[in-house]
Amino acid sequence: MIQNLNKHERESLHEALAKSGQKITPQREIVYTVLLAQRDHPTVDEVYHRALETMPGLSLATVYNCLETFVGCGLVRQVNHERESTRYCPNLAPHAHFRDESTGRVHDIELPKEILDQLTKILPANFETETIEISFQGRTKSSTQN
Amino acid sequence: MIQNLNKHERESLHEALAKSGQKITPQREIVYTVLLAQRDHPTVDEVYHRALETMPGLSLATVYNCLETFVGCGLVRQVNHERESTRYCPNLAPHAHFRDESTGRVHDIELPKEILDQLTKILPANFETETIEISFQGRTKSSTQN
DNA sequence: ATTGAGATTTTGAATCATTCTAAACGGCTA
DNA sequence: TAGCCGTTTAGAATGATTCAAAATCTCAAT
Repeated sequence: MIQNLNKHERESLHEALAKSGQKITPQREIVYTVLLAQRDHPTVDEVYHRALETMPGLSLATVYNCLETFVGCGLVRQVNHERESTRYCPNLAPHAHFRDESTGRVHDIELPKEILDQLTKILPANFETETIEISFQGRTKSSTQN
Repeated sequence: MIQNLNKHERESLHEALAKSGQKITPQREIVYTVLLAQRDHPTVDEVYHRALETMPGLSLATVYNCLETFVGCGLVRQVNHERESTRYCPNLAPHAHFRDESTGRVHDIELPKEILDQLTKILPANFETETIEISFQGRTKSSTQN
């Protein structure tokens, strides 16, 4: 039920790992595949259970390890909301997150470059940014349940 | 070492509590006082230890309760960064947070209203925002260690 | 193909912030 | 003075995440 990585996806994975001097393992491929297969910002536990179907015996700690590795080499972003479990997102384009309080779901919101630029401008001169996180919290009015 | 609340501060506290039908207690006054006394985004534990000096015997659970109450009635904002302990901030003006990775300190960054406006505009029509959180992560280059 | 060094995975225990529970307390109204 | 209800307290419980140690795997060099 989970497709394999396509050539391009496999390449990004291998490149990213290689670039930061890490090895390719079946576990890492599967965890990455799970992330790409369903871009719904899963928690570690969700990734774990999805991956188990392909690789029974995979351990939770490994999923933690893999995801940490991916974040470390820039393949994946962490999404934190309040004190909830950390979620993971393979969308590398600059974007914000909107958390729907009624469903708990997280949606990606495209982020125009100009806004990002403006944001970095409000910082005092000696502040050097590495990451910017923008998260909305609210509800979606019925209509299309995106 | 910790000043009492001034008239205006005490009023905001009493008003906010009254408005949401909650009682004024010595614990709440002290916790609020601690927050105002040193606006360095303390964790619950930091608030707890500071408050202990004024009220020995205060319990940690109470500090959790008080802070939750304040957040609930809009007196105080939570500041979350990654998976670290939640921090608390009595600055009610719209602002972003900058977390200095080398010191762990969190700085308030004034947020121009126009940027906030622009941000709400990038949301799909049926998304209703309640809160927006913007957090920067990076380092401050020496000079004045603000 | 084989080997060895070093990275990775695994299991289960440990950590730590936060939440929960139940009992004691406090203040206000009848 | 009694009772009600919100608050505080201490300590236990929870739950996500991290850690430790041993087993296993990957990859470059042979």
